[in-house]
Amino acid sequence: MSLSERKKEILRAVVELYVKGAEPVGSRAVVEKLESSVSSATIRSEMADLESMGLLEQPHTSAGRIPSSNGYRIYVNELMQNQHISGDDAKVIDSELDGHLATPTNLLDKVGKLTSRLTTYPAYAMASATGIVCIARFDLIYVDYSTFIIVTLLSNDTVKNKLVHLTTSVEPPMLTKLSAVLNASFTGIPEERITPALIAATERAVGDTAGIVAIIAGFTIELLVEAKTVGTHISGAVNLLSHPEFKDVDKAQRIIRYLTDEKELAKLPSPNSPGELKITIGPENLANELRDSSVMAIKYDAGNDIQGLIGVVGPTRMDYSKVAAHLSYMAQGLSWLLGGLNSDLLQLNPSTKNTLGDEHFGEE
Amino acid sequence: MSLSERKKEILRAVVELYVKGAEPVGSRAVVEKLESSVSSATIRSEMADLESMGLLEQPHTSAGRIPSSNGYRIYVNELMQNQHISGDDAKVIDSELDGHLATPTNLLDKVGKLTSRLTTYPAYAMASATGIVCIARFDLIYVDYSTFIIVTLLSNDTVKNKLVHLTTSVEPPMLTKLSAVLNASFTGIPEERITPALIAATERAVGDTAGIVAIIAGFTIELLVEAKTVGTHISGAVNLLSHPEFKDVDKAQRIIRYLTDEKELAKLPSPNSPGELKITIGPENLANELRDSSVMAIKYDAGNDIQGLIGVVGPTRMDYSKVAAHLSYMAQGLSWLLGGLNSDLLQLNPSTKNTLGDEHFGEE
DNA sequence: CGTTAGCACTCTCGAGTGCCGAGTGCTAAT
DNA sequence: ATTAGCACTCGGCACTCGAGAGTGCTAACG
Repeated sequence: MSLSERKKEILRAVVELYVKGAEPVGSRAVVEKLESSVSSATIRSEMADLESMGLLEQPHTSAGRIPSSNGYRIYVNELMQNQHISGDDAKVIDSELDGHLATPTNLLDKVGKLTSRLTTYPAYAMASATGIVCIARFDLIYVDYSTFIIVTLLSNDTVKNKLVHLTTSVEPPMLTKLSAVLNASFTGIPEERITPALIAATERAVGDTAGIVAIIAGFTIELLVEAKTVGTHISGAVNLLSHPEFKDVDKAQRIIRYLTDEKELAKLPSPNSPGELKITIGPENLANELRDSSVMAIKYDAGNDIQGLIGVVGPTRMDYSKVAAHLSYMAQGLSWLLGGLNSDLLQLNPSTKNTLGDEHFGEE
Repeated sequence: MSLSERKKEILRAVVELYVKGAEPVGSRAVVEKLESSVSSATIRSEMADLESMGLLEQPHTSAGRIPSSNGYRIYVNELMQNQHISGDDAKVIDSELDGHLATPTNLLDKVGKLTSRLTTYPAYAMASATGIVCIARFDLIYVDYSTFIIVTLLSNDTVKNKLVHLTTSVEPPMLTKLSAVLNASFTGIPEERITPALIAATERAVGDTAGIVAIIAGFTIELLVEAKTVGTHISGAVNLLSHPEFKDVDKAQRIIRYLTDEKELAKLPSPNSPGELKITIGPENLANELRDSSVMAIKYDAGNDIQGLIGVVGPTRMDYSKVAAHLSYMAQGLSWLLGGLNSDLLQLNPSTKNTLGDEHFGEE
């Protein structure tokens, strides 16, 4: 069932006019747009064909046509032409991303806000660890007789710490001994292997009766679990309200509520590999709430075994081409910034690599 | 211009009926509500008086009355009776707050979400440091020839760290020396006193030519500035949409955009002292966007020289009494949890006080 | 004098109606 | 295959009208 060239042109015209104007597109409008020499009657019969093929639909008998979700699908797969983002937008993105490299969490947030602002649709940004994270190194810092600090270096080059107040007292030699043992037995292993048995054995080895090892182990497990965790964040949900399909407050509310629920957000479509752009149109979405919305998402490599994701949610009448351009540009910029460039970064900014323990991907 | 008892009762009735029903209140409805033996005609003339006093208004000639902002003000100041929150809500709050003590950032977030959910209005939560924060202690941990970790304990009992990669190399003895000097000269002083002169002097004292001191100083300043920073967060903005005064999408959008802007949010009314509940009604708000909305906010003591704030934004037809009850309960719970109880906490949870370096008030 | 019943009046809201225009599908001619 | 012409459909808009809610005023009453 391949489409004639002319039908393709017409479908493209309908999609683009509808995306732009949010109103059913009539045959006249198509004629004008195509600047073709055929008359509106011809277009009408072509459009009737397209409708019977399930690519267009009529809201009511005497209205123009709008694309069906299949129509959008064809458009996205075959007809959409690569658009480049405007120079202005590129400048905005470059400068926003370039500013401070900031911290991963802030970056995630910033990327979401920026995408949302530029596309005028809500955007979500996530990051997730690939591969396993383990502890690379422990240090215990004695503060006073009942207080010490745990400092851990993770295998993905972030540092985490915790201040511990004890009800019992602890001496520096004990901490030294403890840290030696921890470095020997808790490092380099995944979270699942920090078992009660291991904890008990370690307690015996250092003669800990105050439960200090248990505290440290608990903290360690928490860290490692957290490091694997997926962080999700939505920005600019309010943007939905400016699109006519959401002029009905209840409808808007339902979908915004849906998008604000982190659990649901995590289930949104996600591309398989970095660089891939995934587009999910209307009923292709698993979630009922998104039955007449579309989702576009792209993955990027954020370095340190972390993959980032930026996505956009909008009505099916979304400007797929523009959003695709934005997402690609953004993902490319981020990969460049975070992924390939880790080592070079150190040269640009000769002394520090920002792995401030207090920010990390995976935090809400 | 004191009101007769009966006028007060009528004003109260009008406010409460209007809050409940969102429709102008007629004299009949007031009669029913008051179960008073006077007739609707009497109420009518009383209401006419109240209108001429500027406490009620009529949307149009033949409608009932709605409270004016002055009317709400009188209601809030004099007529509102202390309401207790429902047992169910109390249970929800208790259990949510009790769960894990979690981390300050998460707690802030959770408090906002919870308040928003229970009140059905958008809520904002902030925290700000009172008093000055300084560094209490430095530790430098040697990792390898070009890498070390800075660990700092702040005067407010939080720990921060940073992993530093150098392009030059560094030896453990140098780090030891450095940390001794830092502990001598950089601790106990506010951020303003970490001057270029101090940095230069320290560099000379330890013979640092690689700019290590400068890195550490930069990090320290960043930390201290950040520790003073006010963090703000809004939750449940979407809740606005369920109230009839925001059935107009544009209006809703304007105010949500306003509330989503952190700079604006920081300017929202704030009570002066912990425990105080501040109510700002309609035109009392400085911001134009809030001219027909009301804001209620309460402060609480979050311990460690930190003050927290929870606030709620809604239409002027807000359920002041219910929200007041919720905010008070919440603030009380939080003060109890974070403020007064710091030391007792250690007994409940005998060994740890959660000051995970990677979470802190003041982060967005 | 405060209160009240009665009444005329005002104004909103929703239902009902008719018209306009955009757009279609069909047919017959090219 | 394309096109002009035409009858037809249907949503949207303006308009009207009546119902209903609520008011203010007045005159009567205790």
